[in-house]
Amino acid sequence: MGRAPCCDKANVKKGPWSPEEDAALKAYIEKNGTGGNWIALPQKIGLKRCGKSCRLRWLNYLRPNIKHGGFTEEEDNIICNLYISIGSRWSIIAAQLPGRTDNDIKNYWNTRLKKKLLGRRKQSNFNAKDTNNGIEENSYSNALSSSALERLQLHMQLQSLQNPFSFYNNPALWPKLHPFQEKIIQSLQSLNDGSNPVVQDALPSPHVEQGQKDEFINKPQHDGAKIHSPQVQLLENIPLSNSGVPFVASESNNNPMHSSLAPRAAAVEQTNNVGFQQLGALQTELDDILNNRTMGYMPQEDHQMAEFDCFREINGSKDSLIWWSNDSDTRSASSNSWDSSTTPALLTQGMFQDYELGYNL
DNA sequence: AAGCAGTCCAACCGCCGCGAT
DNA sequence: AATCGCGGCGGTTGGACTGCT
Repeated sequence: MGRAPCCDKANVKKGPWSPEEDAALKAYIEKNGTGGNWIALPQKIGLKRCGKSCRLRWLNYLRPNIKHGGFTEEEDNIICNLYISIGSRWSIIAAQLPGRTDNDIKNYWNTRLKKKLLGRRKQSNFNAKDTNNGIEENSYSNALSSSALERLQLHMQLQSLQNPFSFYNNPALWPKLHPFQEKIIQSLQSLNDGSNPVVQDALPSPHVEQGQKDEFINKPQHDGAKIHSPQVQLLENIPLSNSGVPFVASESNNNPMHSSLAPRAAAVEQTNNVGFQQLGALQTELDDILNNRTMGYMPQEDHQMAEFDCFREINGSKDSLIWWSNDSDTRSASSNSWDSSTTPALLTQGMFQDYELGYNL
């Protein structure tokens, strides 16, 4: 069943706002507030606009203390680091940058920051070597560790956990384990019916109390938005470094995931054998890129598109290159690495957090 | 000066989650 | 429990602007 449109589209004006419309909307909201009903707002004001359009105009342009353009290096860092950590959650990223709107940040990322990051990367030996068929896993690992951007790219794929069809949520895509390991996991799962407190304790549990959760979820963001996703809690629980990058837990002994998924995780880690312990180095290199300390980068602008093509080529070669794995039983080629749903190479401590996150959802 | 391509960004679109009924 | 309406969000679009040939 289709949803009724939020407004009469035939009688609604579209396109750029006139100064008169802006003034009317701004004056009304400053005087009366939104009244908790954006849909009814334009009628009250006498604007031939969709309520959603009014809301957007207010939030992105008319609202007081909005900053446009002129992003600082610090803001660049925060945006990039948060993007690496949580993906395209623009509203959350915007919440960390007072005066910035999600739309602004999204545009800024898409038009400038992404290019700033990707564009400076030399078409490195990673590409030169790995576009050949039959990648040898160790050489892949070496190339990977030499390139913060590829790691950045992979780390972004970690965010695909949010996708219910992702690798992590789809056991069919998981690498084969030793039968004994499978048995252990099955035993744990069968015991996890809530009746066994021991196992229950060992399995992941929400890491905030309900009260705290509600408090956070209802906490208004800078633009009045509410955060719905519990994943935000994870972000909130990740301390930021000076440059804004969330720290990834280096010790996971207290992580309940380890008691329940350790066998599989260990096996998976072994299967893939791709070192990813260098998130710190990633951060350093990211800082270098953002601050134009571009050791090893090609400064020439004419390399930029070639570097984009590098990724396009990698990601577009659906059949010729399974670039993240040599396990033919478990591969699931990604057609878009920014959005890939499969990244077994990333089996790090951080991933355990994401496992946990997945359970918490 | 004209045409073209690339860039930027405001605004739109459609989906989703949540609360109300 | 099911349905509906709204707010919120992220992806995409289209037009204005800019730079190059």
